[in-house]
Amino acid sequence: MLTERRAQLLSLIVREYVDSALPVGSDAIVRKHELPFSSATIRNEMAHLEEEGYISHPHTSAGRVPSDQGYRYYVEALMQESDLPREVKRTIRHQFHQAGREEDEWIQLAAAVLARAVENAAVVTVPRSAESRLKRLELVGIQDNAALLVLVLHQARVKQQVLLFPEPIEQDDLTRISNRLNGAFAGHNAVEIGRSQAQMTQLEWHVANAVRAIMSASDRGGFDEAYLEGVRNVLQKPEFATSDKMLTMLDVLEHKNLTRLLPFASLPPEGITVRIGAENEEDAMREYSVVISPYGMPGGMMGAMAVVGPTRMHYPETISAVRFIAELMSEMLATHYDE
Amino acid sequence: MLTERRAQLLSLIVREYVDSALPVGSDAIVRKHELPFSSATIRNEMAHLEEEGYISHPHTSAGRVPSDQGYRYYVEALMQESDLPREVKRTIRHQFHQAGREEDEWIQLAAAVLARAVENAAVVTVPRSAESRLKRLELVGIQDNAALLVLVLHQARVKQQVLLFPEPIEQDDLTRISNRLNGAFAGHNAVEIGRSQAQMTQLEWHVANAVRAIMSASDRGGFDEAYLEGVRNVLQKPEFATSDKMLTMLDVLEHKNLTRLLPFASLPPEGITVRIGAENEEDAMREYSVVISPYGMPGGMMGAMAVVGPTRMHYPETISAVRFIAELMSEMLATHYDE
DNA sequence: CGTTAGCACTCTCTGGCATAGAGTGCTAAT
DNA sequence: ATTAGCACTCTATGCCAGAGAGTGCTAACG
Repeated sequence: MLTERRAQLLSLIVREYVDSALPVGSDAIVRKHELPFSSATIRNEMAHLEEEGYISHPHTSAGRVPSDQGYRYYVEALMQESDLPREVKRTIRHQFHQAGREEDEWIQLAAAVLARAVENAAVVTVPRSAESRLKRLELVGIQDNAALLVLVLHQARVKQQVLLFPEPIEQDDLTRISNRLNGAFAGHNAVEIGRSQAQMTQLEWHVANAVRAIMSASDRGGFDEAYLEGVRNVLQKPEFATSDKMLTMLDVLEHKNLTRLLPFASLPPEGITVRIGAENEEDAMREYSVVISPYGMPGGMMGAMAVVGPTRMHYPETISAVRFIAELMSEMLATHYDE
Repeated sequence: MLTERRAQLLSLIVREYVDSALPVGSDAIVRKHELPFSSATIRNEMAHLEEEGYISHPHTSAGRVPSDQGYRYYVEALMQESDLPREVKRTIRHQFHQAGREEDEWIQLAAAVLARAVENAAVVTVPRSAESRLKRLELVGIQDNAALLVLVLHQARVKQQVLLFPEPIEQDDLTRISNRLNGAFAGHNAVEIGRSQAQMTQLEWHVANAVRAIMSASDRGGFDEAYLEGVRNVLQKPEFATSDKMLTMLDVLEHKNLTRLLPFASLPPEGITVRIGAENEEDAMREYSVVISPYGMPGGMMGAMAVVGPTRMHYPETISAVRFIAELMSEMLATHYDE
């Protein structure tokens, strides 16, 4: 536990450093906040804070910089979560109402809005339901021996795939097959479809198999698809003045890595999770902080959104922005895909 | 017209500079290629080339750098398009055959493969047919007063949208509507659908209108969706050693700008187009070169792919890579979506 | 006449060096 | 417990000199 004064000091250091990106010195902080102590006293306190691991020294004669532990303490005990200004909330809501009907569009919008609000990179995954159930399937011939298989799953997910047949096939036959399979499979999940494949013609079996494959791939997928926005915000920050650092960051934010690097899988089912610097399990993320929240309806469609940036991050503002937009997306999902 | 010797010299300068990114000096080039002239002679020739605008000086005592005009001459008259090595072609083909069935997957793969092959950024747009025609539509109820509208268009495009109704509606009604509309609209394009909306119930009209809107949006869209890969390749190049240059590049490659900045719209219907530096109409692209090719079947599904990088680019290799992958994609489209 | 050797000149890059500025840690006094 | 004072440390900046690469010009050569 920190004494009251040290806690206050730590809070000042964090806020100052987050704003300026410059190591903060004892003298500067005393002057700036007109503290009722001399810089020497502050130096003593800083020495203590450093000993206990909350701040550190880039080099002997530089000011102090918060450590991961310092940020952690700040986030947990010192900061107060600032609600987003009414104005901002209104603007954001407005943008969502203007957005089109397509789900992908919202998601990308959410990422863009979030990135802009927190001036960092934002990732929003496409929401998934825990388990997909078939609502309806459709077979449309597109070539002699090929048809387009369209699956409508619960919660308005649509999947499509081109299906090849060993021999030419008529649209009538396709319709017959889809009718039969609709009857047999409607409302079923992948496992059930896998089980009930007895008593079928070879063609039906072929289609059923494809259906099952698509559905279980979709279930297995987890958070594979995601939208990323605001890379530029991150790369503009002073910590990336050297271009090799930039490249490292770019690697981290490469689309492919993202969903792997972020701890989406091990997320608690609700609430905001903050991972600061080395708290991240992935090596590549050890210098960054992540603020994550799931969104959607527990048991229904669930996605996750995250803000990624340097550990030097405006935690209170970031947390409230993530919270607000996650709630907003949950609402939108609920009103559109309720069932 | 350049004399033979000056042309040869220009070719050497271009190739040397493309490889090294360093201004090339008279002495260096004589030694490296054991030219049967002295460096002084080469200096004279260089002075001429510069006077005529093919090369330029960063500053008085530096070597020469090709100008846009120099690259242009090189591309048109000097270089020989090197076919891709058999090995490479085989590897690429192989990757495509291993890819999944989903069109988006190929496209992203094409971008990734191209980016890797030319060590620059690559953009591949999602192919569109000039005009979409409705093949089949489907209405699936998902809520009391909402249904999912799924359109299957010619050439295996699937579009979906959630449709709200002013009042609760039964699946039976939905089916009836879709049957009637399928009968009326199958094979028609957006304009035709817009014309034949007489004699309909209000609900049918509501759905028909949505269908028309989706289809004409899709027709208007042009090359809106695109996959971008290999940004990192570009940013790694020595011309981006300073981080502000990097940021500029990032801006250029932002998803949203891309399809606007690249001259996809004004592309000839086939063949490779090369835009070098200031030949690009967009200001932001004046320091970059673009190698573009359409792909697909004229009259049918068409897309475009482009390589974007600094003007200092391996033009022959880039051009053949673009050509090869465009052909490959055309083949793949043809075999899968022929009709 | 084309080619070339020679040379003065220009510009960049690098390393060394001194200085200013910010900050620390320690000590002794209040 | 707090503070003034001070020596010390480290970085950043500007300046300068020298090395290196390259140019442009001139005069000479076959």
